[in-house]
Amino acid sequence: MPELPEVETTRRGIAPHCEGKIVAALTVRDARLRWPVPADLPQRIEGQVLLEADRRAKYLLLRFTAGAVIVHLGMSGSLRVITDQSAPLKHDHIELSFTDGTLLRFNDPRRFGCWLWSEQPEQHPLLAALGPEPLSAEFNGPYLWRKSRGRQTPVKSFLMDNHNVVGVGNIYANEALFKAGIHPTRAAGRISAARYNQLCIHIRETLSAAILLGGTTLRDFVNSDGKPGYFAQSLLVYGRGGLPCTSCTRVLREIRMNQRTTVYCPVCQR
DNA sequence: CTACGAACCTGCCTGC
DNA sequence: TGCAGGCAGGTTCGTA
Repeated sequence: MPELPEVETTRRGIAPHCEGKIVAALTVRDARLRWPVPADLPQRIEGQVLLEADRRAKYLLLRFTAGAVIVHLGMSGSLRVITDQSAPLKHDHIELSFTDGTLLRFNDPRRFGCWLWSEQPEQHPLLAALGPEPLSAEFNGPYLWRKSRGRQTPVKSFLMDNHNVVGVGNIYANEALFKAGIHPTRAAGRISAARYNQLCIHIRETLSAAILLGGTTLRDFVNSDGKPGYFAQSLLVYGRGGLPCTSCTRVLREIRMNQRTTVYCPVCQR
């Protein structure tokens, strides 16, 4: 479920429900996530004001005076605002309640997500080495071009490497490369500055459009199981291997790169 | 330093 | 209907 647009959608969904509120309790039903949930996490935040629900890359940062809870949704995680008194479902591993009765539930079947504590989250090993945000001014064509010089690695792998730019997951790497007309296996170091300018624009546009779509279904999303029905229609290549290219009608090709499904048009992408 | 595969998990879909 | 196999939106880690 979570690529950057959905993490941002989640952040926007929960922020108005929890910012400025006092944590009543953090209940950990299953601490076996990507890394064990620290046993002292509840005592660190109970009674404290959640100042801000922030985001860095695909990490949600629940900021408190003394530090922040670093939350990652992994492959299958979701964070929902619970408005009724429903009982926890299967895989509802963590529950964050506030003194006004607001309830956040973290559900993660595959348990690839994490809940960690850091007094200085920006310096945390998971965040310290991350590349720029794709929607920031720092991320631009010249940056990508410079960063990729001498790199033999396929451009798709290069884009999905968090050291270079964060938040470009498998779906959006496929989509942006198609829109930019760049073949996913092309060596990152052998792409011109002009084409990186185009690629950068398409990465931004694709992510921004998806965030906007997420926004339109915000209320549903927070209460949903995270199924991205609203993405499907705007996807040009992802999930369309074997179907005709929307631009030239040639059959889209599907290959595997780094164990991830990669779809491209053999005519439009070079 | 780079590059690639394995690993962490459960659920769901396909095909026999 | 059952079961094995493959695949899934992420990321780290070990090995070459």
